[in-house]
Amino acid sequence: MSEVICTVDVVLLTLRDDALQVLLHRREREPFVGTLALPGGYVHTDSDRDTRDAALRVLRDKPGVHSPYLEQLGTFSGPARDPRGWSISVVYYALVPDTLITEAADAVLCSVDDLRGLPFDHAQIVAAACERVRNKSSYSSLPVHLCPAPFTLPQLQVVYEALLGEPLNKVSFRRKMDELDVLEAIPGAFSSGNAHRPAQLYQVKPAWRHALSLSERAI
Amino acid sequence: MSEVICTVDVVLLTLRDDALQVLLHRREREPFVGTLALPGGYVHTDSDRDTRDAALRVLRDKPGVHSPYLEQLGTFSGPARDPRGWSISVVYYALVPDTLITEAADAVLCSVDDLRGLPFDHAQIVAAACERVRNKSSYSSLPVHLCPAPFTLPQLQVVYEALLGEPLNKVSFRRKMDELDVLEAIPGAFSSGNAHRPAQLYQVKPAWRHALSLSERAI
DNA sequence: TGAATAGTGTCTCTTAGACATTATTGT
DNA sequence: ACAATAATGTCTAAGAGACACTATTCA
Repeated sequence: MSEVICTVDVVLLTLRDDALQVLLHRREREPFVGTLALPGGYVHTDSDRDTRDAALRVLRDKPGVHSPYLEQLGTFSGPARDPRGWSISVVYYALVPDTLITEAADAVLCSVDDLRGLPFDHAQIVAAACERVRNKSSYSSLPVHLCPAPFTLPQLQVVYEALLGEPLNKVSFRRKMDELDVLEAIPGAFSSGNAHRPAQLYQVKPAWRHALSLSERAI
Repeated sequence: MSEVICTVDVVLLTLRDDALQVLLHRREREPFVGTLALPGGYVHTDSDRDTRDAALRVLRDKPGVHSPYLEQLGTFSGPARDPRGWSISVVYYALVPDTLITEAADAVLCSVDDLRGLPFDHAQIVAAACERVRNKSSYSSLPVHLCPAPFTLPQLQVVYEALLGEPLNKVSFRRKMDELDVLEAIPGAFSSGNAHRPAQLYQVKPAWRHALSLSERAI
């Protein structure tokens, strides 16, 4: 029984131009040097407290995304997915507002519907992440992490609609947000500058800032 | 950066005496020789096609549970969870009808609410598995995998109620099962032997036998 | 004042739960 | 016939969506 290659990869998702986009990083090492791929790397047993910590480390050098919403997606494994040998990748996905992302030569955003030539099984991983996010969006407050704070309810609704790919009922949407109870109105703060009624500005309640559900804390 | 210990563990759950129970295996090796723990072991890079395959191999020698419902729960990691060193455990959970489980000296069922002295972080892992199962039970057909086929709808409802810990409305339950569309009545087959009206027997539709959702296939 | 969008009240339709009724067995 | 449980019909209450109306801003 030979050694297992242990890596962590991060699917950093954001919403830009009403489309879900993923951050790709130009690889600096073999294999696939110079190719765009998911940011990731080996687990560092000397410094990482766990794989989640490793995922945060992978994101650390990305400007602005110090403490994003981060959740474990799953683990991908097998003998063929990495040319170096039998490998395991523990994959996390992160959600950040697109205002925090600054693209660079070695870090670009790509629409998740237009990914070609991704190495390893990264295309499959991105697809799984999108499915998870879209699925969760239909019944949770997950999409709030894609909205730069502070935001208005109409702005947030646009985000939900972009993710779910369908228009939502305004009254139902607001009722749902109200009962999810994760947002708080910022007293006296309103959007302005438009030729119409200003909208109340909201932010995620502190307790939910980088919230993880209880079940996810365990992992 | 030293090596990562790569293992797979399986939380095999069943329902006995109206309580969720987990299969524990008496360890034959260090560390924790002789202690009851989750069945598991090293990933075999020479024979396992992936970690899911490894989980099936771990279950293979358990009588009767050749092809259970099996889903990835998540990956647990860190320097302290295993005394041998920095380790990763990819955990799967399996659901089987209790009629398939034969206990032995080295394989016993324990109620998930009465687990003491589990080694590693196995108590935490079992708790996460239970939470996942109970959570999914409220909106999916997951619990059908705990019912020995063929079964009646009243029997299945008892299973749901045991998992969810609350009585369910009969009419709503049957409506829900009907729209989930995973069961098929076995023509002419009815429960019998009781001094009351026999109940229609059902089985899981072939397409859903060991069903995984699309998102889970990918992992 | 009018255009544009925010926010809310209310009606209807769908769905979930409560209850009642009928059906079928063994004793 | 009676007890026991299966299965279904129907009424009611709760929730979601559709629509309309009011509110507030800037041009």
